[in-house]
Order: sequence, then structure tokens, then C-alpha cells
Amino acid sequence: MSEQTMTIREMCDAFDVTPRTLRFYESKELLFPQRDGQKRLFSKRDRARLKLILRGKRFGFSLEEIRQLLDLYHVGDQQHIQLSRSVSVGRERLADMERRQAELSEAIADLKGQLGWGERMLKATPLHGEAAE
Amino acid sequence: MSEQTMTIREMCDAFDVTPRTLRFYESKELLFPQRDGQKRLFSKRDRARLKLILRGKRFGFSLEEIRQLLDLYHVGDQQHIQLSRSVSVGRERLADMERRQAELSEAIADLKGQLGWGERMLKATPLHGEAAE
DNA sequence: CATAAAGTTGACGTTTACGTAAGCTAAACG
DNA sequence: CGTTTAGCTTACGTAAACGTCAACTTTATG
Repeated sequence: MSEQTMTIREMCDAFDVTPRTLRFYESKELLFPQRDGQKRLFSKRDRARLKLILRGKRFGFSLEEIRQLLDLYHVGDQQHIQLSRSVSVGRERLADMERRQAELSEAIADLKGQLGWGERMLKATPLHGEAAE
Repeated sequence: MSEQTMTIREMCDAFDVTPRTLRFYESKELLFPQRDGQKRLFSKRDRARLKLILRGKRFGFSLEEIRQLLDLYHVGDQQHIQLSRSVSVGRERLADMERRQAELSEAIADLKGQLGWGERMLKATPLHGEAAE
């Protein structure tokens, strides 16, 4: 029944990370690959976790923040997790993300405005790329 | 006519950063405070830039990425900036941010789902905080 | 069986974004 | 005029997140 487990290299290719990264995440208790002798075997669960880790990273969360969130997504992976704590951590992250979303919309609007200005300047000046007054 | 310039401490209080941070940003050419003898004086423009810097940081952009974007917002601050380059850098950042926005919406939806599940589990179990099967 | 391929464990190196401490200067105050 | 107070420069220290390298083991292969 050993199914759907992947070697470290397959993981690296699938997620575009290095072996070092995967071992580092394991050392930080973000992933828990099983062992076949020496070698690591990554399960479907590990892949789900890695996907969340990489997503969290793109949002600028630290690995430690991500680790706490993973406890919410995978309650029971470790025995001693307090669900209520995971939920409250999750609520804080959600609030974070919603704030970010609002700020991001504002920033996007700003940037669009600036770009519009820049593009109009480019069209208006005969010498593309030169500084404008 | 020297108006609206702020000392380093006023800046720190206004933006909740340390003097070290402002000097560091200057050393990286993100800010260009004038000098009154030794002392730095931060203009309205510096404050606008700092605001953008801090915003960019919250989105996880590196200071170098932010510096390039600032060139778009303040074309002409330096003499040698290519507007067309600034615009194209800006377009890339905008694309980044829009991708982030989409992914963020997805992540928020996911997290809400997980939170809903967690909260239902909490209500259903008599012993709050215990792990559920 | 020799060796190449894939994986493993240390352990030290690197970059980013500042923190922190030492020692100097200049204005302001009693 | 001595001394806080605010600011300055220079320089070393630090945490996070890996990169890189050395040395070893295990598995596959001609």
C-alpha cells in the first residue's frame, strides 16, 4: 500500500525547491517525511503542507508563522496540538490577510495611476526614455 | 521658505521606525534627506517615499525592488533615470501585485474554510481545546 | 566488483535588513 | 562653562532562510 510517496528529487522538481530547502523545513518541523532506511519519503500530506508553506512564503509570512498555521490545517498530525489555539492563530492570520488585501487593492490603484501618468508622458515626448520636465 | 522638513526623531515618531532604519535607507539610496550641517532634514518628498517604502515592505518586496519602483513615483529625483525603464519595472510590479491579489483571495477563502471547520469542531466537542479524532 | 547516481549528515558561508555599542560633534540649558 | 540632549559615523553583531562543500552510505549498473 505504499502509495503516492515521492523521493526528495521528485519533490524538488515538482515544487521547484532544492533538497536543502526540504531538509531545512523538516529540521524546522514544517514537514515530516517518513524514512525508508536513510531516505526521505514525502507523502501526499507532506505535499499539501509544502504547498501551503510556499504560499505562505509568497505572502511574506515567516516559517514560524506558517508552522503555526499548518497546525490548523493538519490538526492531529502532532498529538499535543490545541485546536482552540490553532483556531485563534488562524483568526489572527485571517485578519492579517484581509488587511493586506485591502492595502494591496489601494497600492494597485496607486500604481495604476502612476503607470498611467508614466505612459502618457512617454507618448507625449518624442524621445522615448528621456527624462521629462 | 524652509518648510515642512522634519528631524530624524520626528520622522521616527511619525512612521514608527528607528534612526538606524532611516540612515540605512539613505545609505541604500531610498531616501535623500538634505543636510543642515551634519543633521538630516527630511522633506515632504522623503516622507512620501518612506510611506511607499513601508508599504512595499509589508507586501514583501525587497528594498531593492522598492527602490526601483520609487524611481517611477519620483522620476527626476535623480537625473539619469529612464522613464521607460521605470514604467516597465512598474508594469512588472503591477503584474506581481495582481497575481498576489488573486492568490491572496484564494488563500483567504481556504483559510476561512479551515476556520469554519475548526470552529464547528470546537462547538461539537465538550472539552474545548482537546484534539478531535 | 568498481563506480556512478542519489541521498544523508554536519558544518560553515551568505544575503538582507537592520540592532547595538563606541566614540565624536554641536546645539541648548541652567 | 560644564553637561545633557540630539545627532553623526564607523564598525561589528544578529536572525532568518537557505547555499555550498566535505565526507559518508546506499542503490543501481555495466
